[in-house]
Amino acid sequence: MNPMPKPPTMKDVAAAAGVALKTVSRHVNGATNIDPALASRIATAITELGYRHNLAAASIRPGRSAKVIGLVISDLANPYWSVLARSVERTLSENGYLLMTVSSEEDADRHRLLVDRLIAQRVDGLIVSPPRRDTTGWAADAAPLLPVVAIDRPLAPLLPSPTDAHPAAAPTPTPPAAEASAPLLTSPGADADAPHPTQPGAAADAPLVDTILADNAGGAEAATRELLRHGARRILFLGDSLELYTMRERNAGFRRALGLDPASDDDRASVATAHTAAEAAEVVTALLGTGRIDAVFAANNRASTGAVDAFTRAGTRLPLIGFDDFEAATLVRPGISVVAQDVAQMGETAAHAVLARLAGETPPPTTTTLRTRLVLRGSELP
Amino acid sequence: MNPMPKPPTMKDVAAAAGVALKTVSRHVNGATNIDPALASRIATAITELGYRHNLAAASIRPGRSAKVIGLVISDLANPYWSVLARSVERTLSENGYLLMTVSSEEDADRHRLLVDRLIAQRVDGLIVSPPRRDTTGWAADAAPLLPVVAIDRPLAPLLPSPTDAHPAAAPTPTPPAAEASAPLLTSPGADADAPHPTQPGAAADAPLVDTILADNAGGAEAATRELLRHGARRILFLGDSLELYTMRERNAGFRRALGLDPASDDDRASVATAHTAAEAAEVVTALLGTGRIDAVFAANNRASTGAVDAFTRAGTRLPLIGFDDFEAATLVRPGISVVAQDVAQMGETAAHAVLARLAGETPPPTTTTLRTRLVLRGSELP
DNA sequence: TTGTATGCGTTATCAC
DNA sequence: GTGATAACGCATACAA
Repeated sequence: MNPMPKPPTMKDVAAAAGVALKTVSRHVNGATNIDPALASRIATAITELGYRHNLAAASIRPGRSAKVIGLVISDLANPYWSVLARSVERTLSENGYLLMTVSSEEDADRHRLLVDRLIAQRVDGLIVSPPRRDTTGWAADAAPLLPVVAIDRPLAPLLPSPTDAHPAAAPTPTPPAAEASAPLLTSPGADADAPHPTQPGAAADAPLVDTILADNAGGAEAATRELLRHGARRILFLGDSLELYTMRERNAGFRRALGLDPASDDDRASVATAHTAAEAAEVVTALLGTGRIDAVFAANNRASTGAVDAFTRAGTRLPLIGFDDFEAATLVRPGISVVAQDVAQMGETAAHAVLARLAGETPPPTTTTLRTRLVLRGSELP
Repeated sequence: MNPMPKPPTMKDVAAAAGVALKTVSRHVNGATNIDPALASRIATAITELGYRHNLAAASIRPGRSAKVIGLVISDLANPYWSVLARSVERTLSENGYLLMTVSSEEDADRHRLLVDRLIAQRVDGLIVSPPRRDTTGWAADAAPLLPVVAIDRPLAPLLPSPTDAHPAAAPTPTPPAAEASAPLLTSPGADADAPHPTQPGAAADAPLVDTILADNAGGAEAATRELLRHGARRILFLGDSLELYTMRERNAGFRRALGLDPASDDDRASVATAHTAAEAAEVVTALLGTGRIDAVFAANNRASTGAVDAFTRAGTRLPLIGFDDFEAATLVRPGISVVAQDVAQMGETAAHAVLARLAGETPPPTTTTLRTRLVLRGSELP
């Protein structure tokens, strides 16, 4: 009693049905022109043998593919990414594609490894959130091979200038099949709407990838203006590391609303960095009652929950608006006002972008910026 | 200027390096005994041509596989499932496997379709949460083909034939996979279209699958006892449809704590069904102040947030304990007490179970029941 | 240590 | 409409 015997092949089915291999192939692929008598004999043989079509084998034929897309995000456990992944999955599923999701943990090397693995697996396309310190050149290597779509962040975000002086670039040669010296593709259409600062040492031309972003700066600016409108004067910007593109953008919008020179260091803008909700809560707790701040702009949902937590513990509160909606936002009083982004639409748009490329469309790469929505629930008030 | 030229193969590399195919194959697969001179020539050819190992093609060889596992859950957007999926992904990733996650939306037919698709894709193993009305016999078909692990719920027991109706169920200990004979669960339902013929030879016994569950009944019982201990007498059981295994189990634990006959209809136990948080909030709002209930056991996190929402709106509250921890639980006062289950451990255990089977271990199928933890934060008090 | 020949399961070509 | 046969990209006996 072998627990897992070798599965039957088309050949077995053909033999059992007394037809040729090709006829079975036709039947399996839903060809119309088959003698009904043979068709039913084949069908019988298939069920009797328990035959299963082998898509992996079929996919190695030229022109065929496994109809699988790879999705690289930073952490599937984060609700932001899981909702996005679900949206991608839904859209792809409607079009007959499966999705392979991997979490890069914001680690550039791991990110590179995962991208290479997905390419080795011969996925048809790649939807990728570029990692924090993106120096591996994965995009330049991948883009010539298959459709690549960047989500949430553009490729090659600008690193903080001071640290750029001596980038301890350890060019780890990823084994084996790696290090493909990217043929510098002369990009036909440069995206005008987003002036990407080129990295020192990196290729001057960005790889051909569609990009789907949210209007981080605009959303942050609107939120900050709303706080100002209600009398706030010393707003705390509470967010994650400014190494993250989204954080830089939100901070830029924040400073724009304050009328600050993006490059200056005006003390009207306090900035605090917190990676976890607990850290965010600590920061807020320490500042509460000192009079040094009179409002909080929480630049992601961990910062928001941290701030709310600090307020709840202290039994007092400050005007607050967060970036990204979150479940708890409606459960406290006053409700937490947020800059909401349409995560599901980002996923859907990204999926459609890959599908369009797979369908053969080859327009110049586009950058889509999705609008954000200011949802006021009361927490913006003094 | 072909945007996506045909990728180079091993043959191309071999030709470019002036060696045989086999040698390239060894190099790519990390073989040790290769002439350093040839190895470097191969490496050069690989980078020069931009060669990528094709795992899809390699996987069709006997004994080889793509090292991909399929995960079937109901909805990746639900934090419960996404945390679970992340945990599975992490464990698999550490062992060189990729994960394909699909959402069945609790639809049995869609579930069947997805399982079939994953099998066609030749995944190495399957981790599956059986859908609500599981009548397609997917498990019996899949289990002989590849390792299958059930998570969160056991496989649907063979549908009880009418003669099986012995309502005098002795108070047997719950686990494993036992005693799911919910009072309200009537006939197999409308779709008699697939009475699934038992395989010739294979009897009607359950397929060989490992199963990972949480102690739903035990957790619910502990929570209910805690509410009783603080004086509650008319506790509302607020949850999703009792068609769901977890709901039946939690309800069983709830009734056990109340000392109720599982089959009776004692009015000390009010049961309300709500699928969304909004519905749950409605139910609670309608009951608040009527005196008909004096505490709430929320049987999932949507019910919990709905109840909290209703409390917040009404400006009053009742003792409450929920099943499943949730983000907002610590942000309100009093903090929401919950029965917490270790979702990450469930994912890790499931992943290890498939990996063990793939490694050749063939013990009899086991059912693992993970302990739950009662986390008290204050909301259980009057 | 390296090369040759063959097969994996499927699909495409092109005669019949 | 159907069927032999040749790929597809890779890995493995087996021989050299």
